[in-house]
Amino acid sequence: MSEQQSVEHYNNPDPANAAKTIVDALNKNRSLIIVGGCIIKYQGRANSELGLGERVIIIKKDGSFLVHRAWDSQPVNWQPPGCIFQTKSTKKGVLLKAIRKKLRESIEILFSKVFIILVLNLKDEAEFIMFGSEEDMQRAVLAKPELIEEGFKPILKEKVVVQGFVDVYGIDSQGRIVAIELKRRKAQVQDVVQLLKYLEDIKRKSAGRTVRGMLAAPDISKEASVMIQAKGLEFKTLSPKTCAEVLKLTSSKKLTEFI
Amino acid sequence: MSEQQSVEHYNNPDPANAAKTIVDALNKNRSLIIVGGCIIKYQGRANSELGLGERVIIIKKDGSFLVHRAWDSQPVNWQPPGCIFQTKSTKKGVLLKAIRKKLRESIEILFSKVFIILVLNLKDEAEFIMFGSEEDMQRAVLAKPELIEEGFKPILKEKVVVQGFVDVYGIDSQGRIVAIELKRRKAQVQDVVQLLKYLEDIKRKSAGRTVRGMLAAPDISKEASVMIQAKGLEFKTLSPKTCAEVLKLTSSKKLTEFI
DNA sequence: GAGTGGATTTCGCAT
DNA sequence: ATGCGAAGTCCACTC
Repeated sequence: MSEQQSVEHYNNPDPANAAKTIVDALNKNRSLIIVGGCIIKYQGRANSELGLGERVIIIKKDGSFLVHRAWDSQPVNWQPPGCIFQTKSTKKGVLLKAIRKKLRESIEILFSKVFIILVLNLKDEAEFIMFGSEEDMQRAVLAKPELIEEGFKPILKEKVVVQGFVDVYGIDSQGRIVAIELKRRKAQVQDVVQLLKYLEDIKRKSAGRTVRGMLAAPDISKEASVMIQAKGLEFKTLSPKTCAEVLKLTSSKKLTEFI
Repeated sequence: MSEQQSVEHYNNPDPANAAKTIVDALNKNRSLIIVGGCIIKYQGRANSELGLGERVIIIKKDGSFLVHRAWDSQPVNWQPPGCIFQTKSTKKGVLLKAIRKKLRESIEILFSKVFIILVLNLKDEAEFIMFGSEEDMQRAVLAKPELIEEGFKPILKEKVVVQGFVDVYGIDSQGRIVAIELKRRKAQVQDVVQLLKYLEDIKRKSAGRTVRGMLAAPDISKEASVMIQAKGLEFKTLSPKTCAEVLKLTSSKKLTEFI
Protein backbone atom coordinates (compact mmCIF):
# COMPACT_ATOMS: atom_id res chain seq x y z
CA MET A 1 0.00 0.00 0.00
CA SER A 2 1.28 3.40 -0.96
CA GLU A 3 -0.02 4.75 2.35
CA GLN A 4 2.37 2.58 4.29
CA GLN A 5 5.52 3.32 2.32
CA SER A 6 8.28 5.32 3.94
CA VAL A 7 9.03 7.31 0.80
CA GLU A 8 6.90 8.32 -2.17
CA HIS A 9 8.40 10.50 -4.87
CA TYR A 10 6.82 12.75 -7.46
CA ASN A 11 9.03 13.74 -10.33
CA ASN A 12 8.65 17.04 -12.17
CA PRO A 13 5.09 17.72 -11.05
CA ASP A 14 3.25 20.61 -12.66
CA PRO A 15 2.29 23.41 -10.25
CA ALA A 16 -1.22 22.11 -9.67
CA ASN A 17 -0.05 18.59 -8.89
CA ALA A 18 2.83 19.83 -6.79
CA ALA A 19 0.48 21.92 -4.66
CA LYS A 20 -1.94 19.04 -4.30
CA THR A 21 0.84 16.63 -3.34
CA ILE A 22 2.11 19.03 -0.68
CA VAL A 23 -1.33 19.72 0.77
CA ASP A 24 -2.20 16.03 0.87
CA ALA A 25 1.09 15.16 2.54
CA LEU A 26 0.62 17.82 5.22
CA ASN A 27 -2.94 16.69 5.83
CA LYS A 28 -1.69 13.16 6.34
CA ASN A 29 0.95 14.41 8.77
CA ARG A 30 3.82 13.40 6.54
CA SER A 31 7.19 15.07 6.25
CA LEU A 32 8.25 16.52 2.92
CA ILE A 33 11.33 17.24 0.88
CA ILE A 34 10.90 19.55 -2.08
CA VAL A 35 13.67 20.33 -4.53
CA GLY A 36 13.11 23.16 -6.92
CA GLY A 37 13.88 26.61 -8.24
CA CYS A 38 12.39 29.31 -6.04
CA ILE A 39 12.53 32.74 -4.54
CA ILE A 40 12.18 33.18 -0.79
CA LYS A 41 11.13 35.97 1.52
CA TYR A 42 11.30 35.91 5.31
CA GLN A 43 9.60 38.42 7.54
CA GLY A 44 9.68 38.30 11.30
CA ARG A 45 12.30 39.01 13.95
CA ALA A 46 14.48 40.02 11.02
CA ASN A 47 13.77 40.07 7.30
CA SER A 48 15.50 38.37 4.43
CA GLU A 49 15.26 37.91 0.71
CA LEU A 50 16.73 35.36 -1.61
CA GLY A 51 16.40 35.61 -5.38
CA LEU A 52 15.85 32.80 -7.85
CA GLY A 53 17.89 29.66 -7.34
CA GLU A 54 17.59 25.92 -6.79
CA ARG A 55 17.20 24.74 -3.20
CA VAL A 56 16.07 21.93 -0.94
CA ILE A 57 13.08 22.59 1.30
CA ILE A 58 12.27 20.30 4.21
CA ILE A 59 8.97 20.33 6.05
CA LYS A 60 8.68 18.05 9.02
CA LYS A 61 5.52 16.72 10.53
CA ASP A 62 6.03 18.75 13.72
CA GLY A 63 5.86 21.91 11.62
CA SER A 64 9.59 22.52 11.37
CA PHE A 65 10.72 24.17 8.21
CA LEU A 66 14.13 24.33 6.57
CA VAL A 67 15.57 25.82 3.39
CA HIS A 68 18.98 24.51 2.41
CA ARG A 69 21.22 25.77 -0.36
CA ALA A 70 23.96 23.69 -1.99
CA TRP A 71 26.47 24.75 0.63
CA ASP A 72 26.69 25.47 4.39
CA SER A 73 25.60 23.18 7.16
CA GLN A 74 23.14 25.82 8.34
CA PRO A 75 19.85 26.46 6.56
CA VAL A 76 19.51 29.81 4.82
CA ASN A 77 15.96 30.16 6.11
CA TRP A 78 14.09 28.13 8.68
CA GLN A 79 11.36 28.00 11.24
CA PRO A 80 11.32 25.97 14.45
CA PRO A 81 8.53 23.42 15.07
CA GLY A 82 4.96 24.67 15.18
CA CYS A 83 4.47 26.27 11.80
CA ILE A 84 1.23 26.31 9.89
CA PHE A 85 1.50 25.95 6.14
CA GLN A 86 -0.44 27.39 3.25
CA THR A 87 0.02 26.10 -0.26
CA LYS A 88 -1.47 27.15 -3.54
CA SER A 89 -0.85 26.91 -7.20
CA THR A 90 -0.67 30.26 -8.96
CA LYS A 91 0.14 31.46 -12.42
CA LYS A 92 3.70 32.10 -11.32
CA GLY A 93 4.14 28.65 -9.79
CA VAL A 94 3.62 27.00 -6.43
CA LEU A 95 3.39 29.31 -3.46
CA LEU A 96 4.26 27.85 -0.07
CA LYS A 97 3.90 29.87 3.09
CA ALA A 98 5.13 28.82 6.52
CA ILE A 99 3.55 30.85 9.29
CA ARG A 100 4.53 30.96 12.94
CA LYS A 101 1.66 32.52 14.80
CA LYS A 102 3.32 33.19 18.13
CA LEU A 103 6.12 35.38 16.85
CA ARG A 104 4.22 36.67 13.80
CA GLU A 105 6.83 35.30 11.48
CA SER A 106 6.47 33.93 8.00
CA ILE A 107 8.50 32.49 5.19
CA GLU A 108 7.11 32.65 1.69
CA ILE A 109 8.48 30.50 -1.07
CA LEU A 110 7.48 30.80 -4.67
CA PHE A 111 8.56 27.80 -6.72
CA SER A 112 8.93 28.53 -10.41
CA LYS A 113 9.97 24.93 -10.95
CA VAL A 114 9.61 21.82 -8.81
CA PHE A 115 12.03 19.03 -9.70
CA ILE A 116 10.95 16.45 -7.22
CA ILE A 117 8.83 16.03 -4.11
CA LEU A 118 9.46 13.32 -1.55
CA VAL A 119 6.65 12.47 0.81
CA LEU A 120 8.12 10.80 3.85
CA ASN A 121 6.58 8.60 6.47
CA LEU A 122 9.70 7.89 8.47
CA LYS A 123 9.56 5.21 11.13
CA ASP A 124 12.03 6.10 13.82
CA GLU A 125 11.58 5.04 17.41
CA ALA A 126 15.24 4.88 18.40
CA GLU A 127 16.55 6.71 21.43
CA PHE A 128 19.32 9.20 20.89
CA ILE A 129 22.13 8.78 23.38
CA MET A 130 24.82 11.38 23.92
CA PHE A 131 27.95 11.34 26.01
CA GLY A 132 30.31 14.09 26.99
CA SER A 133 28.01 17.03 27.57
CA GLU A 134 28.69 19.51 30.33
CA GLU A 135 26.02 17.78 32.39
CA ASP A 136 27.94 14.52 32.01
CA MET A 137 31.08 16.24 33.29
CA GLN A 138 29.17 17.39 36.33
CA ARG A 139 27.88 13.89 37.01
CA ALA A 140 31.38 12.51 36.64
CA VAL A 141 32.83 14.95 39.16
CA LEU A 142 30.09 14.11 41.64
CA ALA A 143 30.65 10.40 41.10
CA LYS A 144 34.43 10.68 41.37
CA PRO A 145 35.44 13.90 43.16
CA GLU A 146 39.16 13.04 42.92
CA LEU A 147 38.89 14.14 39.29
CA ILE A 148 39.21 17.60 40.85
CA GLU A 149 41.72 16.71 43.54
CA GLU A 150 42.31 14.29 46.39
CA GLY A 151 40.15 15.02 49.37
CA PHE A 152 37.59 17.12 47.53
CA LYS A 153 34.05 16.60 48.79
CA PRO A 154 31.17 17.95 46.69
CA ILE A 155 28.28 19.33 48.70
CA LEU A 156 25.62 20.28 46.27
CA LYS A 157 25.61 20.46 42.58
CA GLU A 158 24.43 23.71 41.09
CA LYS A 159 24.53 25.70 44.27
CA VAL A 160 22.24 28.59 43.67
CA VAL A 161 23.90 31.99 43.71
CA VAL A 162 22.52 35.32 42.61
CA GLN A 163 22.15 35.01 38.84
CA GLY A 164 22.96 31.51 37.76
CA PHE A 165 24.62 28.52 39.24
CA VAL A 166 27.96 27.19 40.26
CA ASP A 167 28.40 23.85 38.54
CA VAL A 168 29.98 22.11 41.50
CA TYR A 169 30.40 23.35 45.04
CA GLY A 170 32.26 21.57 47.81
CA ILE A 171 34.92 21.45 50.52
CA ASP A 172 38.58 20.62 50.03
CA SER A 173 40.79 18.54 52.31
CA GLN A 174 41.59 21.63 54.40
CA GLY A 175 37.98 22.58 54.90
CA ARG A 176 38.02 25.45 52.42
CA ILE A 177 35.06 26.13 50.19
CA VAL A 178 35.64 25.29 46.51
CA ALA A 179 33.37 26.69 43.78
CA ILE A 180 33.92 25.04 40.43
CA GLU A 181 32.83 26.22 37.02
CA LEU A 182 32.86 23.41 34.45
CA LYS A 183 33.29 23.88 30.71
CA ARG A 184 33.33 21.15 28.10
CA ARG A 185 35.35 23.31 25.71
CA LYS A 186 38.36 25.56 26.00
CA ALA A 187 37.71 28.08 28.75
CA GLN A 188 37.59 31.74 27.75
CA VAL A 189 37.66 35.11 29.43
CA GLN A 190 33.90 35.18 29.67
CA ASP A 191 33.99 31.99 31.72
CA VAL A 192 36.42 33.53 34.21
CA VAL A 193 34.20 36.59 34.47
CA GLN A 194 31.27 34.35 35.22
CA LEU A 195 33.19 32.48 37.90
CA LEU A 196 34.23 35.77 39.49
CA LYS A 197 30.65 36.91 39.59
CA TYR A 198 29.64 33.73 41.40
CA LEU A 199 32.55 33.96 43.82
CA GLU A 200 31.62 37.49 44.72
CA ASP A 201 28.25 36.25 45.85
CA ILE A 202 29.58 33.19 47.65
CA LYS A 203 32.19 35.19 49.53
CA ARG A 204 29.58 37.67 50.63
CA LYS A 205 27.53 34.86 52.12
CA SER A 206 30.46 32.97 53.63
CA ALA A 207 32.09 35.92 55.36
CA GLY A 208 35.51 35.06 56.70
CA ARG A 209 35.89 31.63 55.13
CA THR A 210 38.44 31.02 52.46
CA VAL A 211 36.80 30.39 49.09
CA ARG A 212 38.69 28.82 46.21
CA GLY A 213 37.42 29.54 42.72
CA MET A 214 38.22 26.90 40.15
CA LEU A 215 37.66 26.63 36.42
CA ALA A 216 37.72 23.06 35.12
CA ALA A 217 37.92 22.60 31.36
CA PRO A 218 39.89 20.62 28.78
CA ASP A 219 41.94 23.72 27.92
CA ILE A 220 42.11 27.45 28.54
CA SER A 221 42.79 30.44 26.32
CA LYS A 222 45.87 32.50 27.02
CA GLU A 223 43.85 35.57 27.97
CA ALA A 224 41.66 33.57 30.31
CA SER A 225 44.75 32.04 31.86
CA VAL A 226 46.24 35.45 32.55
CA MET A 227 43.01 36.53 34.18
CA ILE A 228 42.91 33.39 36.32
CA GLN A 229 46.40 34.20 37.61
CA ALA A 230 45.62 37.83 38.19
CA LYS A 231 42.51 37.10 40.20
CA GLY A 232 44.02 34.32 42.30
CA LEU A 233 41.82 31.62 40.83
CA GLU A 234 42.75 28.11 39.77
CA PHE A 235 42.51 26.11 36.58
CA LYS A 236 42.12 22.35 36.49
CA THR A 237 42.46 20.39 33.27
CA LEU A 238 39.43 18.16 32.85
CA SER A 239 38.16 16.86 29.55
CA PRO A 240 34.72 15.58 28.62
CA LYS A 241 36.44 12.43 27.39
CA THR A 242 37.94 11.68 30.80
CA CYS A 243 34.56 12.26 32.38
CA ALA A 244 32.88 9.99 29.87
CA GLU A 245 35.34 7.24 30.79
CA VAL A 246 34.42 7.62 34.44
CA LEU A 247 30.73 7.51 33.68
CA LYS A 248 31.15 4.42 31.58
CA LEU A 249 32.14 2.62 34.79
CA THR A 250 29.27 3.93 36.87
CA SER A 251 26.38 4.65 34.55
CA SER A 252 23.88 2.58 32.67
CA LYS A 253 24.61 4.37 29.41
CA LYS A 254 26.36 1.92 27.16
CA LEU A 255 28.55 2.42 24.13
CA THR A 256 27.94 -0.48 21.81
CA GLU A 257 30.30 -1.06 18.95
CA PHE A 258 28.59 -1.72 15.70
CA ILE A 259 31.39 -1.33 13.24
CA MET B 1 22.01 15.05 -20.67
CA SER B 2 21.74 13.40 -17.31
CA GLU B 3 24.97 15.14 -16.25
CA GLN B 4 23.37 18.54 -16.58
CA GLN B 5 20.20 17.85 -14.67
CA SER B 6 19.64 19.48 -11.34
CA VAL B 7 18.18 16.34 -9.79
CA GLU B 8 18.68 12.66 -10.50
CA HIS B 9 16.96 10.10 -8.33
CA TYR B 10 17.70 6.45 -7.65
CA ASN B 11 14.90 4.46 -6.16
CA ASN B 12 15.46 1.51 -3.85
CA PRO B 13 19.05 0.85 -4.90
CA ASP B 14 20.73 -2.29 -3.65
CA PRO B 15 23.75 -1.68 -1.38
CA ALA B 16 26.30 -1.98 -4.16
CA ASN B 17 24.46 0.45 -6.42
CA ALA B 18 23.76 2.82 -3.58
CA ALA B 19 27.44 2.95 -2.65
CA LYS B 20 28.44 3.47 -6.27
CA THR B 21 25.88 6.24 -6.72
CA ILE B 22 27.12 8.03 -3.61
CA VAL B 23 30.79 7.71 -4.55
CA ASP B 24 30.16 8.90 -8.10
CA ALA B 25 28.14 11.87 -6.89
CA LEU B 26 30.83 12.93 -4.44
CA ASN B 27 33.50 12.58 -7.11
CA LYS B 28 31.48 14.83 -9.38
CA ASN B 29 31.10 17.36 -6.58
CA ARG B 30 27.37 16.92 -6.33
CA SER B 31 25.22 17.29 -3.26
CA LEU B 32 23.25 14.30 -2.04
CA ILE B 33 20.08 13.44 -0.19
CA ILE B 34 19.77 9.88 1.07
CA VAL B 35 16.65 8.54 2.74
CA GLY B 36 16.93 5.21 4.45
CA GLY B 37 16.95 3.08 7.56
CA CYS B 38 20.21 3.35 9.42
CA ILE B 39 22.14 3.32 12.65
CA ILE B 40 24.48 6.21 13.46
CA LYS B 41 27.51 6.70 15.64
CA TYR B 42 29.28 9.99 16.27
CA GLN B 43 32.66 10.31 17.90
CA GLY B 44 34.47 13.57 18.41
CA ARG B 45 34.00 16.52 20.71
CA ALA B 46 31.20 14.49 22.21
CA ASN B 47 29.90 11.03 21.36
CA SER B 48 26.47 9.87 20.36
CA GLU B 49 24.61 6.82 19.25
CA LEU B 50 21.34 6.38 17.47
CA GLY B 51 19.77 2.97 16.89
CA LEU B 52 17.92 1.76 13.84
CA GLY B 53 15.41 4.13 12.30
CA GLU B 54 14.53 5.93 9.09
CA ARG B 55 16.21 9.30 8.49
CA VAL B 56 17.20 11.86 5.91
CA ILE B 57 20.91 12.38 5.30
CA ILE B 58 22.17 15.41 3.42
CA ILE B 59 25.69 15.75 2.07
CA LYS B 60 26.57 19.05 0.47
CA LYS B 61 29.32 19.67 -2.01
CA ASP B 62 31.30 21.75 0.51
CA GLY B 63 31.51 18.70 2.75
CA SER B 64 28.71 19.65 5.12
CA PHE B 65 26.84 16.74 6.56
CA LEU B 66 23.40 16.55 8.16
CA VAL B 67 21.22 13.83 9.63
CA HIS B 68 17.59 14.76 10.12
CA ARG B 69 14.91 12.76 11.87
CA ALA B 70 11.19 13.19 11.24
CA TRP B 71 10.95 15.95 13.84
CA ASP B 72 12.96 18.92 15.17
CA SER B 73 14.36 21.73 13.12
CA GLN B 74 17.85 20.82 14.30
CA PRO B 75 19.74 17.84 12.86
CA VAL B 76 20.35 14.96 15.25
CA ASN B 77 23.90 14.58 13.95
CA TRP B 78 25.91 16.86 11.71
CA GLN B 79 29.30 18.10 10.63
CA PRO B 80 30.20 21.58 9.38
CA PRO B 81 31.76 22.03 5.92
CA GLY B 82 35.06 20.30 5.18
CA CYS B 83 34.31 16.64 5.73
CA ILE B 84 35.87 13.82 3.80
CA PHE B 85 33.62 10.88 3.01
CA GLN B 86 34.19 7.17 2.79
CA THR B 87 31.58 4.87 1.36
CA LYS B 88 31.45 1.14 0.97
CA SER B 89 29.00 -1.62 0.47
CA THR B 90 29.22 -4.34 3.12
CA LYS B 91 27.24 -7.42 3.97
CA LYS B 92 25.30 -5.42 6.53
CA GLY B 93 24.47 -2.63 4.09
CA VAL B 94 25.97 0.66 2.95
CA LEU B 95 28.51 2.18 5.28
CA LEU B 96 29.02 5.93 5.04
CA LYS B 97 31.65 7.68 7.07
CA ALA B 98 32.07 11.45 7.35
CA ILE B 99 35.46 12.42 8.70
CA ARG B 100 36.59 15.82 9.88
CA LYS B 101 40.35 15.74 10.04
CA LYS B 102 40.96 18.92 11.96
CA LEU B 103 38.95 18.04 15.03
CA ARG B 104 39.35 14.26 14.67
CA GLU B 105 35.65 13.79 14.47
CA SER B 106 33.66 11.22 12.58
CA ILE B 107 30.11 10.16 11.96
CA GLU B 108 29.48 6.62 10.82
CA ILE B 109 26.20 5.64 9.26
CA LEU B 110 25.28 2.09 8.42
CA PHE B 111 22.27 1.92 6.11
CA SER B 112 20.40 -1.33 6.31
CA LYS B 113 17.96 -0.01 3.72
CA VAL B 114 18.20 2.85 1.23
CA PHE B 115 14.83 4.07 -0.04
CA ILE B 116 15.98 6.76 -2.37
CA ILE B 117 19.05 8.77 -3.30
CA LEU B 118 18.85 12.21 -4.85
CA VAL B 119 21.93 13.47 -6.62
CA LEU B 120 21.71 17.25 -6.77
CA ASN B 121 23.43 19.73 -9.01
CA LEU B 122 21.77 22.87 -7.68
CA LYS B 123 22.24 26.09 -9.58
CA ASP B 124 22.02 28.94 -7.16
CA GLU B 125 23.81 32.22 -7.68
CA ALA B 126 21.41 34.46 -5.82
CA GLU B 127 22.59 36.80 -3.12
CA PHE B 128 21.10 36.42 0.32
CA ILE B 129 20.01 39.72 1.77
CA MET B 130 19.18 40.19 5.42
CA PHE B 131 17.75 43.18 7.26
CA GLY B 132 17.50 43.86 10.93
CA SER B 133 20.68 42.33 12.31
CA GLU B 134 22.56 43.98 15.14
CA GLU B 135 25.01 45.27 12.57
CA ASP B 136 22.13 47.00 10.80
CA MET B 137 21.11 48.60 14.08
CA GLN B 138 24.61 49.95 14.45
CA ARG B 139 24.61 51.38 10.95
CA ALA B 140 21.24 52.97 11.58
CA VAL B 141 22.43 54.68 14.77
CA LEU B 142 25.49 56.00 12.98
CA ALA B 143 23.37 57.21 10.07
CA LYS B 144 20.76 58.81 12.32
CA PRO B 145 22.17 59.46 15.81
CA GLU B 146 18.94 61.07 17.00
CA LEU B 147 17.61 57.51 17.26
CA ILE B 148 19.51 57.58 20.56
CA GLU B 149 18.72 61.17 21.51
CA GLU B 150 18.88 64.72 20.23
CA GLY B 151 22.40 66.06 20.11
CA PHE B 152 24.14 62.71 20.29
CA LYS B 153 27.26 62.57 18.14
CA PRO B 154 28.78 59.15 17.43
CA ILE B 155 32.56 59.09 17.32
CA LEU B 156 33.44 55.45 16.88
CA LYS B 157 31.70 52.27 16.13
CA GLU B 158 33.09 49.24 17.94
CA LYS B 159 35.45 51.14 20.16
CA VAL B 160 38.00 48.69 21.46
CA VAL B 161 38.08 48.23 25.22
CA VAL B 162 39.71 45.52 27.29
CA GLN B 163 38.00 42.36 26.04
CA GLY B 164 35.59 43.28 23.33
CA PHE B 165 33.94 46.30 21.83
CA VAL B 166 31.44 48.96 22.65
CA ASP B 167 28.94 48.99 19.81
CA VAL B 168 28.66 52.76 19.57
CA TYR B 169 30.71 55.38 21.34
CA GLY B 170 30.04 59.10 21.21
CA ILE B 171 29.41 62.44 22.92
CA ASP B 172 26.08 63.80 24.06
CA SER B 173 24.83 67.37 23.79
CA GLN B 174 26.52 68.25 27.11
CA GLY B 175 29.88 66.84 26.08
CA ARG B 176 29.63 63.68 28.17
CA ILE B 177 30.91 60.39 26.86
CA VAL B 178 28.19 57.91 25.93
CA ALA B 179 28.96 54.21 25.52
CA ILE B 180 26.12 52.26 23.95
CA GLU B 181 25.57 48.52 23.88
CA LEU B 182 23.09 47.52 21.17
CA LYS B 183 20.93 44.39 21.27
CA ARG B 184 18.49 43.30 18.61
CA ARG B 185 16.51 41.26 21.14
CA LYS B 186 15.24 41.80 24.65
CA ALA B 187 18.18 42.87 26.80
CA GLN B 188 19.12 40.55 29.65
CA VAL B 189 21.23 40.62 32.77
CA GLN B 190 24.23 39.32 30.89
CA ASP B 191 24.07 42.31 28.57
CA VAL B 192 24.12 44.73 31.49
CA VAL B 193 27.11 42.89 32.94
CA GLN B 194 28.90 43.25 29.63
CA LEU B 195 28.16 46.96 29.47
CA LEU B 196 29.44 47.41 33.02
CA LYS B 197 32.66 45.64 32.15
CA TYR B 198 33.20 47.98 29.22
CA LEU B 199 32.35 51.06 31.24
CA GLU B 200 34.87 50.09 33.88
CA ASP B 201 37.59 50.19 31.25
CA ILE B 202 36.37 53.40 29.63
CA LYS B 203 36.12 55.22 32.95
CA ARG B 204 39.62 54.16 33.87
CA LYS B 205 40.91 55.67 30.65
CA SER B 206 38.79 58.83 30.79
CA ALA B 207 39.62 59.80 34.34
CA GLY B 208 37.40 62.58 35.60
CA ARG B 209 35.01 62.74 32.66
CA THR B 210 31.42 61.73 33.09
CA VAL B 211 30.63 58.54 31.22
CA ARG B 212 27.06 57.48 30.47
CA GLY B 213 26.41 53.80 29.89
CA MET B 214 23.44 52.99 27.73
CA LEU B 215 21.76 49.79 26.67
CA ALA B 216 19.66 50.12 23.52
CA ALA B 217 17.33 47.25 22.69
CA PRO B 218 13.70 46.63 21.69
CA ASP B 219 12.88 45.52 25.24
CA ILE B 220 14.49 44.66 28.55
CA SER B 221 13.93 41.89 31.08
CA LYS B 222 12.78 42.86 34.55
CA GLU B 223 15.99 41.65 36.17
CA ALA B 224 18.13 43.54 33.69
CA SER B 225 16.04 46.65 34.26
CA VAL B 226 16.59 46.45 38.00
CA MET B 227 20.32 46.13 37.45
CA ILE B 228 20.31 49.10 35.07
CA GLN B 229 18.68 51.24 37.77
CA ALA B 230 20.97 49.98 40.51
CA LYS B 231 24.10 50.73 38.54
CA GLY B 232 23.03 54.15 37.31
CA LEU B 233 22.89 53.13 33.67
CA GLU B 234 20.28 53.99 31.06
CA PHE B 235 17.99 52.02 28.81
CA LYS B 236 16.80 53.27 25.43
CA THR B 237 14.06 51.50 23.49
CA LEU B 238 15.28 50.81 19.97
CA SER B 239 13.98 48.05 17.73
CA PRO B 240 15.60 46.44 14.71
CA LYS B 241 12.45 47.31 12.80
CA THR B 242 12.86 51.02 13.47
CA CYS B 243 16.47 50.77 12.39
CA ALA B 244 15.53 48.91 9.25
CA GLU B 245 13.12 51.70 8.37
CA VAL B 246 15.91 54.23 8.75
CA LEU B 247 18.25 52.19 6.60
CA LYS B 248 15.65 51.75 3.91
CA LEU B 249 15.88 55.49 3.39
CA THR B 250 19.66 55.57 3.31
CA SER B 251 20.84 52.21 2.05
CA SER B 252 20.90 50.47 -1.28
CA LYS B 253 19.38 47.34 0.18
CA LYS B 254 15.98 47.04 -1.32
CA LEU B 255 12.90 45.14 -0.25
CA THR B 256 11.13 44.02 -3.38
CA GLU B 257 7.62 42.77 -3.13
CA PHE B 258 7.07 39.63 -5.10
CA ILE B 259 3.77 38.43 -3.75
C1' DG C 1 5.00 33.09 30.02
C1' DA C 2 9.48 35.15 31.27
C1' DG C 3 14.31 34.54 32.33
C1' DT C 4 18.68 32.11 32.13
C1' DG C 5 22.46 29.42 30.45
C1' DG C 6 24.25 25.45 27.46
C1' DA C 7 25.39 23.89 22.66
C1' DT C 8 29.23 18.46 19.16
C1' DT C 9 26.64 25.41 19.20
C1' DT C 10 28.08 27.69 14.14
C1' DC C 11 29.80 31.75 12.02
C1' DG C 12 32.49 35.69 11.04
C1' DC C 13 36.04 38.87 12.11
C1' DA C 14 40.18 40.60 14.06
C1' DT C 15 44.70 39.65 16.05
C1' DA D 1 45.66 29.47 13.91
C1' DT D 2 43.53 31.62 18.10
C1' DG D 3 40.30 34.29 20.51
C1' DC D 4 36.05 36.40 21.07
C1' DG D 5 31.24 37.82 20.59
C1' DA D 6 26.85 37.62 17.68
C1' DA D 7 23.03 34.76 16.11
C1' DG D 8 16.37 35.58 13.04
C1' DT D 9 20.66 31.68 17.33
C1' DC D 10 17.73 27.02 19.24
C1' DC D 11 16.70 24.41 23.27
C1' DA D 12 15.67 22.83 27.91
C1' DC D 13 14.71 24.04 32.34
C1' DT D 14 13.34 26.93 36.25
C1' DC D 15 10.44 30.31 38.35
